[in-house]
Amino acid sequence: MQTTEDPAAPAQASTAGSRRDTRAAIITATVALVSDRGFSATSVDDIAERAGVAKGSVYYNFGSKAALFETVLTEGQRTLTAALRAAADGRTGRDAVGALVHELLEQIQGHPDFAKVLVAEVFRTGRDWQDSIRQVRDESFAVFAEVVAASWPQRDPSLTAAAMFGATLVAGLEWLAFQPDRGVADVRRAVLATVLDPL
Amino acid sequence: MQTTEDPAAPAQASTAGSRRDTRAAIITATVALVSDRGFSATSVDDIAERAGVAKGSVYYNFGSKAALFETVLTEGQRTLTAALRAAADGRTGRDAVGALVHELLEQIQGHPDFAKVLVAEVFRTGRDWQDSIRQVRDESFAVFAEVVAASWPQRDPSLTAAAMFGATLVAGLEWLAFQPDRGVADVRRAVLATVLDPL
DNA sequence: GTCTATAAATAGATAGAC
DNA sequence: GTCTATCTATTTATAGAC
Repeated sequence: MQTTEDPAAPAQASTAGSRRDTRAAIITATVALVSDRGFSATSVDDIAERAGVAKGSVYYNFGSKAALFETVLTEGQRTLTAALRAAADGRTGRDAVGALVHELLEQIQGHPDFAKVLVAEVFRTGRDWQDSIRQVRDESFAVFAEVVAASWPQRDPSLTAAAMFGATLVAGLEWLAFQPDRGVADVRRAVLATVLDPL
Repeated sequence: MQTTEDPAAPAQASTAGSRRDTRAAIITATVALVSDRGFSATSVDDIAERAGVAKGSVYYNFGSKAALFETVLTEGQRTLTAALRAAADGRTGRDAVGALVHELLEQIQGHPDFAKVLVAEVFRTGRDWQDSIRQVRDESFAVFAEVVAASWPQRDPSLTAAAMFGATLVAGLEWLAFQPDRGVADVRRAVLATVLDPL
């Protein structure tokens, strides 16, 4: 795990060309390709080409294909967990759930590729980066579970958290992948109605 | 697409050895391996070995690796959709939703590997079998959506269906993958409370 | 209809120039 | 620190024996 010494970072892919945003370009390209085709179906050649760098640079910066993917998961997890924690901070009950669903949808909209990777990998157990993906899952679910435990002690925290997270994630991806013309508000309304209001 | 002429079919994997359950053994082995490692990370050699047949038999029976996976998806979809339709049949409102969640959890419990494959592939767009997986999604969501449309016309059918399906699927897989000692009843209670009861 | 052996292509990874 | 060229292993797929 190297340190990132340059805080500039344009971060977009395609022709990183000249500088140290090489790492960022590679990560962006990896998420984009893996979200669409899966990790094993994505070659390091593909990643290098999409990132606008040579294959050797991928190995110089990340060591191996598996290590690269672990970095992708770890960085994505950091962003996601921080956003969820910030959204829930200081809130309880319906207010907290509403904020969490809202923020998770924002994250899905802002990082749709990572969301796809997450849903594709989260329940697999036979892969090298199993521990990394499990950490993403644990920490994300935990934010929901803590809110549930604090506000509705009679409910099962972890299973309820999984249900809420799953409802938001699947509805959010359904929206992005198949109904992209809809607004976020439609999705938020549908999820919150499902999770918060009685039928 | 060949016809299956033998209705006997022990259907279990490992040492199909002697007869025409070769196809069934291959499919079972494929779902098991792919659910754990993903499609591209699973080689035809692995599949043949797990199924107890030679690699040549895989190609003789299915033509290609991609065609084999399409068959897996199509067969799984047929089972899942039929079960959901049967569960919802003649019911409406909360009763129908309860029956659908219950049946979906039963299917996840009965075919956990297919459930994992489904969640891993359902939002990918860059794969050969895109159309097959889209059909699974469409038909499964449709059962939920029809119930919603018929009973709660003010709600968005497709997004609400996605939320309900996602809540059940993710909670169900959370259960099987990480809390297998719990009973189905716990999961059903948690999902139904989340989806049907107000917070 | 299933097997073994092999062909042809592609993958991850490394060496060394710049 | 990034590039090009190459090595080696693995993979999908096929041919032909049984």
